[in-house]
Amino acid sequence: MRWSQAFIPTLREDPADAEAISHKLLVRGGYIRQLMAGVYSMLPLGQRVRENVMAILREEIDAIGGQEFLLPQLHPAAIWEETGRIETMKDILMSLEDNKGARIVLSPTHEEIFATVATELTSYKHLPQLWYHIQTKFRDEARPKSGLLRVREFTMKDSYTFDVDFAGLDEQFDRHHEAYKRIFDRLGMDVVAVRASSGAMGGKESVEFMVRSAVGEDEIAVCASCDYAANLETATSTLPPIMDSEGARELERFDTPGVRTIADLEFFDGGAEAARQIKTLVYLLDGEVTLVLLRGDHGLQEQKLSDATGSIDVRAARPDEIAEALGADPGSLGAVGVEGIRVLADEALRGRSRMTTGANRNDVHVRGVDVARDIAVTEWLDLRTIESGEPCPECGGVLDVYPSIEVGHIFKLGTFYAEKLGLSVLDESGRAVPIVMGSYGIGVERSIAASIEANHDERGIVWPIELAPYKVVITVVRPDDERSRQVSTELYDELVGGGIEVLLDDRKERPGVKFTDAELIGIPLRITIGPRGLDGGIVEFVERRTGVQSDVGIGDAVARVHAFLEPRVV
RNA sequence: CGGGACGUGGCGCAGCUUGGUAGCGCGCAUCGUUCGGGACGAUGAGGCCGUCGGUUCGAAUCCGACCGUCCCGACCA
Repeated sequence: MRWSQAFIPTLREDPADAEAISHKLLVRGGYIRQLMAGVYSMLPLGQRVRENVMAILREEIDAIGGQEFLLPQLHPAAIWEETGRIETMKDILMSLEDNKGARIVLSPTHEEIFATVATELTSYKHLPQLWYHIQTKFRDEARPKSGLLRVREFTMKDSYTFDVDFAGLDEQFDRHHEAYKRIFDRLGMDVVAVRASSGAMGGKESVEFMVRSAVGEDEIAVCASCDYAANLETATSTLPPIMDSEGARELERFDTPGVRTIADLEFFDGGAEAARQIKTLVYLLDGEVTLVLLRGDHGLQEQKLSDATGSIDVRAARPDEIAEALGADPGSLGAVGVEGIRVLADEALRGRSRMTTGANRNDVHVRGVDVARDIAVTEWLDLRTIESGEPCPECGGVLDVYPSIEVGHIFKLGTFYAEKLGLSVLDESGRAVPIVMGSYGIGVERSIAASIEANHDERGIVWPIELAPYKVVITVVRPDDERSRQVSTELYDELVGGGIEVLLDDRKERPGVKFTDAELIGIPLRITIGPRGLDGGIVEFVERRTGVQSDVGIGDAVARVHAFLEPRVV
């Protein structure tokens, strides 16, 4: 491609509404333009990168036996009603009505549709299967953000596996896990695979692939000593036991005028340190008022609460609902003596005594609380959010907690969809058994953005070679110089003839502009051709990633380009 | 959904407080001088000031409603 003919609208200044680096660089580099909140046009450069990502995805999924499909984006609402997800995913579902008045769902994901096709799998002999497609997804995110990192319309590679039993699922799951590691390596990202919550997918076990990034929206806990890694939504730790050797043994109410928070009570005369308080939260779980008890210095992990109770609609109670349930305001709440209300207690409170908590009367607290003796706990659960520095649950090492971008997620779905949609095969003995499913997703545009977050410098994008929209840019310093034009055109033709994607910068611009643009858009190898070098019979190579420059004889240039690209690209 | 900010040529912004019909930088076009790291000069094109309504002799500017975008939070495979 000749740059003079290409549509590569680079910008000198950062777009006003971009915050994330990948967002700024994608817009400035002429890769994308925004159409509306969370919806972007892919410009020619962006589309080339997108195709490169998809090619990698195809290669790696084909390599583990995947068969590519293309399922529709328009889904009849009825199928979503059958699995109940029209309800459980309603917050992000986009839908429309056709001219007959029938409700159509715009594909947010494709479990339902692949499962529908899979009803034609009728014998164990048909299994296992690994099906996938790369298709548009629509999700009405309440708050799209950070350019391509969180959008409402995007491309996803989603695969689905179908097996006779869970052992088969485990194998396909592991195979995907390995394929995903290769994929993200090729996409230029260091990923950590973490245990995660399956959320609304209806599965039992899932693994997320996370890339560390300050703009990431998920937090993960990673052990420094072993391979334990988990999303904060499921992460646990082993806390050192606390000896409750001080304070009152028996229940004792005391006035605490003005005390509203855990911190207030810590500094109140006769109060207690946070770790020796019981924090009482009031939640509505699918409408049912529920008390959630935590150690005073611990925070609730709402996803754990949702997962552990199987509740879909989880929210903190409003002040008026709290007052109605407990007769007091936040700041003086407690579970001692409470009856008729479900009480969920975090494991960290097990066996604790001589604790302090609210008395369900404003400005009054109670101490000497023995949890087992004084509180009617309905259920003990792991509900707290762990923190950086806590001991690893598996080896006792130190856990590090940091933000990350979720670039892939794989799920063991089990038989949820088989049961909802009637998927079964006959086994060897002629008995109908439900098909065991797995699903595996990678967001294409998010991967592009995440790769940039991990591969850039102050001058612009530094593409991994495989992702680069062009592998080489030939910068013609003086396009008006006949010799330069001739040498650059010959080199361009030879490289293109050898199957290499080359951008020939023949624009009538000053060299500085061309260098800056080439670095901004992140082309891995720049070949500078100008009178100065040609006098000595050489052209100049500059590697984008390292900045290393070298003079190359004109006759050696083609071979040197191939050598540079060889490790990854033909 | 709650809180905050913003909406003015393609991009980035000023003007609004104190109403009088729009300006700067970049980019764009033409010409000239330049040309190995975002050149300089000259000339020029380009704007329903988000939309609708109100106040006023007169609204980018004041008032109201709506729409849109971003940020924080809630939410989210």
